[in-house]
Amino acid sequence: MKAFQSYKNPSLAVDLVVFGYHNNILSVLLLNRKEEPFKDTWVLPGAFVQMEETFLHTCCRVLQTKLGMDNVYLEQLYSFDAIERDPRGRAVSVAYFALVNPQKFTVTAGQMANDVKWFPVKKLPVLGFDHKEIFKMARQRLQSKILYAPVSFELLDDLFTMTELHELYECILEVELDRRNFRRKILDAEYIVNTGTKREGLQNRHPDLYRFNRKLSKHHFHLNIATN
Amino acid sequence: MKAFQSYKNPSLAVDLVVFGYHNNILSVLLLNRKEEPFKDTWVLPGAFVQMEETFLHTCCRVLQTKLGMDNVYLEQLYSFDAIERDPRGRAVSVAYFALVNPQKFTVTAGQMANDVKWFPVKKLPVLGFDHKEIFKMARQRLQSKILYAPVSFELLDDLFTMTELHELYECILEVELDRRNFRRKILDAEYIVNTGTKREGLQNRHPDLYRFNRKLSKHHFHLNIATN
DNA sequence: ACACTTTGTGTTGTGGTTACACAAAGTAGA
DNA sequence: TCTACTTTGTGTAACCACAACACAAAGTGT
Repeated sequence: MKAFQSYKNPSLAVDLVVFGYHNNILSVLLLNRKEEPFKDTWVLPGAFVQMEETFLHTCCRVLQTKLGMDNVYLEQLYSFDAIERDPRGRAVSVAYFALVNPQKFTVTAGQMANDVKWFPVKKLPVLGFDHKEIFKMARQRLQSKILYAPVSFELLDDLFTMTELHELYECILEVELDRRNFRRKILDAEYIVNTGTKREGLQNRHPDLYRFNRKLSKHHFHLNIATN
Repeated sequence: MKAFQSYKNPSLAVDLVVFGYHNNILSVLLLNRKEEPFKDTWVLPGAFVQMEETFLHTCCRVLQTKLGMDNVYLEQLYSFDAIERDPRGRAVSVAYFALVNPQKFTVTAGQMANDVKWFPVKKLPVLGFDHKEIFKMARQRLQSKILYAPVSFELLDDLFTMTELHELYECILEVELDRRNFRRKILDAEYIVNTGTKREGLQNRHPDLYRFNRKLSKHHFHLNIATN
């Protein structure tokens, strides 16, 4: 058996769709390229996969060095392989998506970028490479995943109110959900636990504070969204 | 802007989980390696991605040259990146799964393999590399996909009876489904069309023959499998 | 004390699913 | 040809989950 040396291989990169949620707005983290190709254009953060690192390792490297983030939810999305997707030559990209609470971090541009910014998913600029396509798939994946897996909490604070969770779902799914039916579904599924404490402050009646139920039974959870 | 030449990249391969269904048995196509590593061990068919080809192209190359197959359903599954997954060196594998009607092809071993054989998913041999893991994920994906997407027909003949379709679902999902309720669900979803013809032959009452409904509305279809 | 907002809880009607029964169509054997 | 048996097609009743509601409780400000 001989190790492979001989063949030339496509470049291998990881690209990240980092979702953040704040003030009823779902946003994506983009970075402005300093160099060609797509100089001064917004793109998804990413990096080439080193010979001795896993995809997840590459993801963390990007998150830490380029974005100053740490310990976030990551999931592999899809691998993109169009021949012409990178003008510099053949390059394959393994896309991941991340869910982040933007409050926990303040993003700053690394050396490679002019700027790093959160963009509401409703107001995206033109993206370089095939990153629009990658983003679209990530958005869809998030929409379907939130219906059957407890990932929404990654976007919120540890403690949150039912209304906050409810608005998050409406924002991501882009539909209206009956407040009271939503509450029952979430509670029945045992996704969350009432902490007994209440949010004190500005508004009217003080709402209960919940937290994610870590010892979650495999109870199948499915939100049936009516197509009104 | 300069083209990238300098960096060394991991090897990039495609591996295929080819599912076939016949006589109430779901099988996977495996091939017996002629060379190290994993000489004389069963593995998933695969090939290295050439510089100028897409993943799908690589898939078709494998299907045609190694297995003598053509025009089959293909879907990207996941990309596997464990550092030590190939003893020859760093190699990333993009896994695809294929759905095939085994009746349409007779598989023969290509030059690279000792043998090619269908194995019932219930009686798999030991697999080389991390192919057991890839297979498991493919199996799960098939199970969930069949519940909301019309992929099952890829495994059957053009014309089929309701009982055949019903048994296929039970086989893949590994649960019992009420015959009559299954019929109604499938028909309501307009997945299939009654051809008006009947299957003549050996048995008792001659069953209606159906075919897949090609002009299928986006009608959401979801089989709720009870967890008995 | 009152109007108003937000939050927590309960109820009712309906549509879809499950769990059945039964008739129709064919085969095989006496 | 009559009967027993198998498979296939169709219908129905009970039930459950969901959607669409009303209403009470807990705050705020005037």
